[in-house]
Amino acid sequence: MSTTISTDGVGAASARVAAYLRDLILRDELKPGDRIRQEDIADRLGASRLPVREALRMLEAEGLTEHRTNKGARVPRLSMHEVDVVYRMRERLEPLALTESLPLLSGDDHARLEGVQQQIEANTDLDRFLELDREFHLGTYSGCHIDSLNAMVTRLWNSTQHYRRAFVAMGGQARMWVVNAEHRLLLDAVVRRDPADAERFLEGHIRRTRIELGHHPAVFGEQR
Amino acid sequence: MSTTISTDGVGAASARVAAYLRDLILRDELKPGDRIRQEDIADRLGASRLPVREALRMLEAEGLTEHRTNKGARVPRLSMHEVDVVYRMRERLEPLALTESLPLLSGDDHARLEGVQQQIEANTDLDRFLELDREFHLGTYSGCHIDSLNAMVTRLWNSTQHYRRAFVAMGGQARMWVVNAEHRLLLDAVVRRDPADAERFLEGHIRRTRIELGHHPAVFGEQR
DNA sequence: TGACACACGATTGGATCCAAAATCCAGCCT
DNA sequence: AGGCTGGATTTTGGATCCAATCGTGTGTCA
Repeated sequence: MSTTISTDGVGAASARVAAYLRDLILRDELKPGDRIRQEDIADRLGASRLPVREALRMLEAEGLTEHRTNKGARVPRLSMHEVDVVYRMRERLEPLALTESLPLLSGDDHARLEGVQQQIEANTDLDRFLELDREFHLGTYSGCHIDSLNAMVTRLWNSTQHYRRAFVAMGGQARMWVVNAEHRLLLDAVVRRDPADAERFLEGHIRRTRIELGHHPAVFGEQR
Repeated sequence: MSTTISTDGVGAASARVAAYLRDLILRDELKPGDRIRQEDIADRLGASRLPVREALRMLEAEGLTEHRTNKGARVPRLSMHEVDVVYRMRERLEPLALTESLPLLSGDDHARLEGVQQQIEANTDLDRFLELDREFHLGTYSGCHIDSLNAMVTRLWNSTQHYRRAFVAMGGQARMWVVNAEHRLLLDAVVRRDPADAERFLEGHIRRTRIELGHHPAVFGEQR
């Protein structure tokens, strides 16, 4: 994922620009509060401002940027309460995606998830963890083919990525064993195709993270 | 709502175009499968194609249109299963919005909701019912100030509006007394500020609608 | 010295123009 | 007669150009 942006982009310059900006925001190279200048991005990708504008419109609807007329686009800053509610949304929506996905996951999918979880357990790098964790969870939803549900789940992840990173960086690493235990229980339920258990473990996993996040108000205090 | 589009639109032509198209889709003047030609819309609003394109990007991210490169925009056609899942999403998300809203609703808000419900009980027109029902439910969420949650709830409503209309038109009217009973119970819980009851009644209300929708497969069969 | 006003630069919003892709239709060949 | 190929028209995608708005810095006046 997010490998080469390169020059191909056959058929969709605006989609390429959107992917580029999305990637910047997820990798935290664009942080909450940062302004996004159209011409800047256009130059950087060798395109005109037009596809940039369309991309910004798309990202705005995804909640990754906010737009004020004649004042430009910024990465929105979320309050602790907003992030808290987004996590509550995840607690309710993701179990649905999981239940929807569960019966359609193949043995290959299970093996792939097992591999990702092993990498998580062996990993020590922060950014790598964020990537793998995302791959693991979204992987468990890969059997769900309802576009609107997939899109919403992805958006909930994207819009809180910055705060998740800040949280893990502030020592969330110490409790990694909890994450792994939860992932293991979840994965087992997935392989057994037990939707009740899977939903319960998943909801608990997100809920615990939400609560721990609430104990780190510093994550939300960093204005620059 | 959707009163005058007129010529004002100070500061946002693309937003005006988006609102115009959104309104067309919600009023069922653009139906699933219909193609949207940029120049057509541009002419109709006396604007150039550029704001239309931006508007289409926004609507695409909202799930109201779908876009294929070089092939244009269409109103997406949803399968019964997709609509079913969207309703399941509503069952989970809207109670959250309600709980978030409940403590912040004023006595005036309660009175306004009471008034809307009375209008629903007195009403006989199909389109008017759809408007009022939407106003009632979204009104109960008006105390929720989490943008991302509000946006998602609105999108879930918007993307299924066409099928709701078709369902009501096919005789859903007959069971209007059930709707009113559920609304009354819900409204009472809202006024009492009882989140547990409110969530339960709301979830039940959406769930029952989902199940009845499932008994009317004809709603989804109408290709043109 | 401080505050207001004006003007200039920077940046976004909108329109027109050009290129590329897709669709449609007619003609041709089998 | 039917299907396939080719070009013409329609429609979308992208770039450049112009207008409007915002922010900023400076200069002037009380």
